[in-house]
Amino acid sequence: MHSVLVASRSADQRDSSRESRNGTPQLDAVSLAIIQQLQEDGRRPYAAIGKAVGLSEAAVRQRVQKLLDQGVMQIVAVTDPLTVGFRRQAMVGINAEGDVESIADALTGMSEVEYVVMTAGSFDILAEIVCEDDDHLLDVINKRIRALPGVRSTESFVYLKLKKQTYMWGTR
Amino acid sequence: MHSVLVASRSADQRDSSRESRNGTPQLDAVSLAIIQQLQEDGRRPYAAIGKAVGLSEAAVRQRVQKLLDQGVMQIVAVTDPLTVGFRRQAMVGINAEGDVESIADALTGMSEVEYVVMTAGSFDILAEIVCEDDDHLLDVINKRIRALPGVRSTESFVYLKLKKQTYMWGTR
DNA sequence: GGCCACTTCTGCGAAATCCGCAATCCACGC
DNA sequence: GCGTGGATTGCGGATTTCGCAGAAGTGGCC
Repeated sequence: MHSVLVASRSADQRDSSRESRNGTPQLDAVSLAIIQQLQEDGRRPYAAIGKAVGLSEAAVRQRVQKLLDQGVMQIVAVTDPLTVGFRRQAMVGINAEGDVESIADALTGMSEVEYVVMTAGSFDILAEIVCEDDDHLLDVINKRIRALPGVRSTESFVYLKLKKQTYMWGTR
Repeated sequence: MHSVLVASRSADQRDSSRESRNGTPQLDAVSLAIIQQLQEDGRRPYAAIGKAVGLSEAAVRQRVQKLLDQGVMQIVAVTDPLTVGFRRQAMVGINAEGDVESIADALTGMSEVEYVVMTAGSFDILAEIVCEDDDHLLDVINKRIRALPGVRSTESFVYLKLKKQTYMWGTR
């Protein structure tokens, strides 16, 4: 774990965040390095991160807080739901007509829905569902998702086994 | 944030983990409560967690360490890859013949593959791919995934917009 | 250039947290 | 009853977090 960034910090590296046209903050190399550190260990002390990225402890703390406030990242515990008591999971592909985004928003509001993404291809939306049991899953898919206005059809893929789950973007 | 668990801790709650038949550790109510706390904030101090679940700081620390060692959970920073410089993501549905699990294992080994799950339904495997650009994505899907022995066909769903991403199982 | 407003970074002391360890408690089997 | 093993507690000392004031860099403006 050596210091990755020792270059003379100047100009473009100094603005840690700046709004770009689509509203998502622009991240500089140092912030990316900080995120990378926290992707390896979400509890790594600020001083250790600072040593790795070439910043003081206080500066790292300030940047991390900002990244959290901006919603760029979140530091959380992640698990395999199957080991935590949720026995049924499924990915649901949805075909929609009309205002697809409002359907996606409706899905976002459901607590059983973990993940919603709008896609190109033979589905318009993919949504991941986490449920306690089969009845619960059936209920969510048939009664609640299919009932949404604009949903034309759905196709479900029940999870049999989770093989990989990583959060190491940039750590390649 | 009140103390959720003040019941007289005894018998079944005391064994924080025990192997069940499928190899996944069995979690008791206290460990679930700890995980839940860390799903809200991965950096929450052990003492605060202890107060919430009714355990001493040292006990929480020991349990968390064990959960991490066992691989039941990981505490990490998660981001929306699009804001971190990965412009193309896709979910790939795979139809396979023969040893499906070995295909899943091969996918697991690819750094661009974030998520692999074996499913029931019209796909045998779903895999999430995170790439820098279109060329990279095309390369992974056509050259590497389709080249795996046993892969009969694939269908890709390119991500247009990530709408939701949560890690709040049990926090309902 | 000079000045001001704004943001980011640094240094540092106080408070809180983390860490390791020995002692204690409890369920269980003999 | 007694020993064994796992889980929990209590408690110092080392480390980390926190808040803040001052310094440094940036960009706009005259």
